[in-house]
Amino acid sequence: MTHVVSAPKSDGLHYLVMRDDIAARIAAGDLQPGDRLPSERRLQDETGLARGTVRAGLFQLEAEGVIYRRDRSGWYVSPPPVIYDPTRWDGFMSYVEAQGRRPTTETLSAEPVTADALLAQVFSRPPGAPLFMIRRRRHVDGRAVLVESIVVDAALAPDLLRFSFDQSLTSILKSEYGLSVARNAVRMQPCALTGHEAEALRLKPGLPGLAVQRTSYDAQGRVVEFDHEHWRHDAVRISVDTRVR
Amino acid sequence: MTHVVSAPKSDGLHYLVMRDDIAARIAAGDLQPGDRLPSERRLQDETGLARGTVRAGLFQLEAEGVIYRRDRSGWYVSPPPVIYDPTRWDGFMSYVEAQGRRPTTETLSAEPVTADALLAQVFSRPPGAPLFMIRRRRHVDGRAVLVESIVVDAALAPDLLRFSFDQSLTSILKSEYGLSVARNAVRMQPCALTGHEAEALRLKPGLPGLAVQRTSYDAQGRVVEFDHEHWRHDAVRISVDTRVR
DNA sequence: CGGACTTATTGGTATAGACCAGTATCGCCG
DNA sequence: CGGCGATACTGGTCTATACCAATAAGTCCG
Repeated sequence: MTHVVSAPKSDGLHYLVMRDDIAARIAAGDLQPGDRLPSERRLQDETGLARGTVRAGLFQLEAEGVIYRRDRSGWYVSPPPVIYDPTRWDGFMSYVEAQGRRPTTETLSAEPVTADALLAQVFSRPPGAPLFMIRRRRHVDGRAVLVESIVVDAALAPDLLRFSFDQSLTSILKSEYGLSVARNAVRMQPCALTGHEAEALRLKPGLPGLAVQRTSYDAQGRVVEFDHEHWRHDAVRISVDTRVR
Repeated sequence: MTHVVSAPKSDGLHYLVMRDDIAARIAAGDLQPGDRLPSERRLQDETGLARGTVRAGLFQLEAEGVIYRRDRSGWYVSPPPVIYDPTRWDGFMSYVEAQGRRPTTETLSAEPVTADALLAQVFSRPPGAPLFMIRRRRHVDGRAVLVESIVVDAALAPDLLRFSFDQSLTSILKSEYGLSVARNAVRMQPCALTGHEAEALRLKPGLPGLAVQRTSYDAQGRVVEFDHEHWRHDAVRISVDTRVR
């Protein structure tokens, strides 16, 4: 985000001083992306603060996306975010690679479902119409960054489940079924990651995230994919470039 | 976001049970948007939990955008978010009104500045070129939801500062200078609101937000506006609808 | 050397108490 | 009735401590 310097800002509040201290160490390069921070108890000793105060400072940095935690393992310096243009969908794998990062995909489930009221409306089908739902987890450099669930119309892509979804779904739809995307409707909302999503990303529930809902249409206006993505907030930066209509 | 039900999810963790309890009261309509929650100490008595645990639950709901706080006044149920399409820029005032909400704008400052390296690049001008910077705070139904700082090329809009910016800047640029927007480049990133922004929104530093950077071009490709917006995360939902290129 | 078990370490949750600094309210006074 | 000041209340910060659960490291054994 062409980022501007954040002012030093030590109000005298202990947890903010602590925050600034760690942030400075990271900015100075003493701590590199992926490095582990000293343990909370060590920071406690170093600073003379109570552990709760130390944690308050760490939570600040976490909210800012500067550090993240691995449950009961430690706090780590965040790697830079991936840049993502949801309107310019050429596939997770290719754009992550284009940024010099290592993408991987895991299929969590792939199964036939029937349209509920919402899905029926999205796909312009009667309730109960056959659909496929695919849930995947995607990683960058080995860190889980998003979970998604994609719904595809079974009528447009019969027998879809015989494929492996660890590769690009978009290219399967294109090469095997002649479906290509002409228009996307995207909705995004900062959210908290809870329940399934937090679990799948191995995050503490309640951590901030970004919810992205994408509906992809082909040239005939048919819905090709209906996709819900939940990103960890520190892993992604959205970039959209469009003409005004 | 066509929202799905969130599972009840009481793990037995006290602060999550507490979270679910309040969430249920809100979902049931016992607590309406804008209502004040019982005080932390009252919740403490009601639930028998320690105050820290009560607060942990409240922080969860805050991260989810369900409630928000007014410093030392109390916790309140969040009003629904505003839907915002940054590529479809017809002005804050009009689209907020179109959603049946009451928008207001406050000008925090409006002054001439000179281009630093970044701005020089954005505007394709030499460093030191004259620009105008306008900082505004915008409200929905009386609640401050975003601060923005807009930079405009002084060469394209001479004497801009004689206008009042409590109304639409877009329409000033159009009617007074014949500048209209043909293309937007938008970048968005979940962020933490700190320093100036948190202060301007009267928020505790570190609360989640959404940073939006918009560069608007006219038909000749000249930069009309360069805009940084910082939204409180619970106040906005992004919606983008575009053709694939 | 490889695998299984034990142990130390780490973050996660929870309690109880204290004091501070703004906010809101109420009652007094002019 | 209107303005002002005292006061109760509210969230904000901070300390200290305790125990739990998952991870990571170290050790022992086959």
